[in-house]
Amino acid sequence: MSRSRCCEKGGLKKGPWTPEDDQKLLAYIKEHGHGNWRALPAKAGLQRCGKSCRLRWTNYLRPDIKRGKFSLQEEQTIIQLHALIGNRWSAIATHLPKRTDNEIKNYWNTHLKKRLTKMGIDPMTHKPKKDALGSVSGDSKDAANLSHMVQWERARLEAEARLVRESKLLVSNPIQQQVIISSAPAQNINKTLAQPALPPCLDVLKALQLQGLWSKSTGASIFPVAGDDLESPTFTLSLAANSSVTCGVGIIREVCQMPEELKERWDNTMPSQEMTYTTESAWFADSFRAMSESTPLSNIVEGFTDILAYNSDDKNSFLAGDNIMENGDKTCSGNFEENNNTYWNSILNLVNNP
DNA sequence: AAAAAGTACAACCGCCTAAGG
DNA sequence: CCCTTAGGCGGTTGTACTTTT
Repeated sequence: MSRSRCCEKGGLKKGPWTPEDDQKLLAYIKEHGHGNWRALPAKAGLQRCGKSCRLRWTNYLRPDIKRGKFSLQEEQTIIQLHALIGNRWSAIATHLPKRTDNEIKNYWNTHLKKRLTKMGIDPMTHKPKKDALGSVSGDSKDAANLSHMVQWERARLEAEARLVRESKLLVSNPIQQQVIISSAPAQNINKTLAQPALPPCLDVLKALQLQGLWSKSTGASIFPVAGDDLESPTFTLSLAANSSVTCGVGIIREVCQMPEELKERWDNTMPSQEMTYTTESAWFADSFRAMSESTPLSNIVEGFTDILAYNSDDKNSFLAGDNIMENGDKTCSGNFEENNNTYWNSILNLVNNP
């Protein structure tokens, strides 16, 4: 069964929006909120389908959208998150306030992807093209560790994006709600809207850091229950009263589809103290075990490319650096390991300075 | 100055998922 | 359960604009 296209019914308008159309849509939403998108065009006097209206609003007319050139920081964030989670534009967009997934996607396709390609890096794998089929070190264990990390982080980011979506749905006035999401400090967000508070970003990396894989940071720990077999799988999460840690671990609540009663307990327990959490999720146990193994930073970062030493056309881009070379291949094969560290450090910066 | 090629981005398309009947 | 619908997502296209030849 194929569904008829929404715009094929009743000779609705397609193509670019006119300023008059925009005005009608804006005025209607300002007054009534969008409500049911399908019903909106008729009520607002627009010859458009609901879907077209929704896209126009979310990608262009919303008052909390930032337009114009992407900043250095934004470029950095996009590339780093893309290296971790791929083309999950909506998930990436949750880390770039006031940017839409569509805008980020376009920017990636028209700017960043080309830049990486030009320097000989596969924009999908973030590895040098000549090495895209295998890991740099050839060490399958390290690759597996990395894979686990990426898997975990991907799930976390997706869950986070879902949280944002869900919280948006709960607010009746779309304009008001989007202001809340984009600008209010986490603690000011209505409890029913965002529980737990939205994590800053890359918190699984932060958890690893706390575990001692990356640094000697202290103050919280994340570890299996003594005597417990991770296969069971039961873990204890011991949390310091540290909001960033709380946020990072909080996502587990989402990722593992915690049962209602546990969610309640979780919400009552957070953001401090200790709790035991049981999950049936096998991959979670695998990931957890993999990350619990002591893995040196140099191994973890294997497989990531240096994108900092790239000879960019754009002098303002973070891809522009001092190690300028004419040929992308040369750049990548030069001191790859050292550059990997630089690359990963930039991710750490992102973790530590969200 | 005009045509061709390249670029940027808004908008569309089709698929997927969740929710509700 | 199954079906329908709304809304979200990522991929792709169309077109206006800019740069190059």
